[in-house]
Amino acid sequence: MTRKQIDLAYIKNDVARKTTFKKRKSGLMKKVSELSILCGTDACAVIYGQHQANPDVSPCPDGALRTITRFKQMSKMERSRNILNQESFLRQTIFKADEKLKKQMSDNQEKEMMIQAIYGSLPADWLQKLSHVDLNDLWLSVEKNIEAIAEMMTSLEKP
Amino acid sequence: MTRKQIDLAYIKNDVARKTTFKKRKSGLMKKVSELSILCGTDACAVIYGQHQANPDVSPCPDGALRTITRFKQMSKMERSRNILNQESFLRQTIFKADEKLKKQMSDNQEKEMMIQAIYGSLPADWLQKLSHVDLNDLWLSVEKNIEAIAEMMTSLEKP
DNA sequence: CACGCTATGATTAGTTG
DNA sequence: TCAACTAATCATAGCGT
Repeated sequence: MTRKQIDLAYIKNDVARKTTFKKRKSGLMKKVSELSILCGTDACAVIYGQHQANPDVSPCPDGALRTITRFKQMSKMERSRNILNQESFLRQTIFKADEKLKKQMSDNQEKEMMIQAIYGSLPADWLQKLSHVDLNDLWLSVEKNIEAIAEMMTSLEKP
Repeated sequence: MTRKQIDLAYIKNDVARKTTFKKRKSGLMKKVSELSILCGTDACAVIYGQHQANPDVSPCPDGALRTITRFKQMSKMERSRNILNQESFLRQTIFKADEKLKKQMSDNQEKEMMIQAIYGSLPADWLQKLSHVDLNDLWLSVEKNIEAIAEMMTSLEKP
C-alpha cells in the first residue's frame, strides 16, 4: 500500500484516473450539498466527465445548467461555422425572433416563471410550486429557441 | 473537543455558520481544483455567499460566471418590466443587433476567442495565451451588449 | 472577527474479491 | 468494470489567542 501523499498532477493511468474521478466527484457533490444545507446558501458544482459531453451538476436548478451546457455546445458549434454563413443565419434568426414576438403578446405567468427557472434565479421552493406545470412541455418549446439564442450570442458581441 | 459528528442541518448560530461556511468553502474550492488537475477535467463550483450578491467561483473562466450572474440579474429585472414595454424594447434591441451585425464583418480571432472564454468553454491554457490581450477592454465592450442579450433571452422563449 | 491549533471524523488511494 | 475494504491522509468543529 503506497502511502505517499499523492502528488497533485494529472493521473496518466486511465483506470486510476477514472476511479479517482468517480470517487472524488461523489465526494465533492456531497460536500457541496452539505455546505448548502449547513449554511443555507445556494451552491453547485459543475463537473465535466472524462468522456461524457455533459457535466454532472450537484444540487442546483438543473434547468439552469442544462441551459449553460447548451450554450457551451452551441458556441463551439458556431465557432466552426464560417462568418458569412453565420451572418446570414443570424439575420434569419433575428427575423424569426421578430415574427415570434409579434404573436407572443399573451402574457403567460407560468411561462414567465419557467424562464426564471431556466436562468437559475428561481429559488428551489418556487421550482417545487411549479411542479404541477408540465415543465417538459415548456422546456421543449424553449429548447427549440436555444440554438437561435446561442447564435445571437456568438455573433452579437463583436462591436 | 469535537465529539459528535455535526448533524447535517442549517446552523442557526450566526458566527458558527459563517466560520463553517468560510472553512468549507475554501475546502471545496481546493477539492474542485484538485479534481480538475488530477483528472484533467473542467470543473467549477458556484457558491453564493451568505449576504454577498455574487457567487464565488472556483477555477473556472470567471468571465463565464460573471456572464451568468449578469443574466440572472437581468432576467429578474425583466420580470418586473411589463410586457408591453418589453415588447418595444425587444424590437429596439433586435434593430440594434441587426445594425451591429452589418458593421461587424471583420473577423477578429482574438475576439472570437474571448467569446469562447465568456461561454466558459475555453480551456485554461487558452486563457493564458490570451493574457497579452487586454481582456478588460474586450470585456467592457461585451458588457455593453449583455443587457440587450438578456432582454432577448427573457423575451424570446415565449412561443 | 480573523487567525492558529489539534483531536476527531471524513475522504480516498491502493488493493482485494 | 464494479463494489467493498482499509490504512493513511485530509478536512474541519470547537477552542484558544
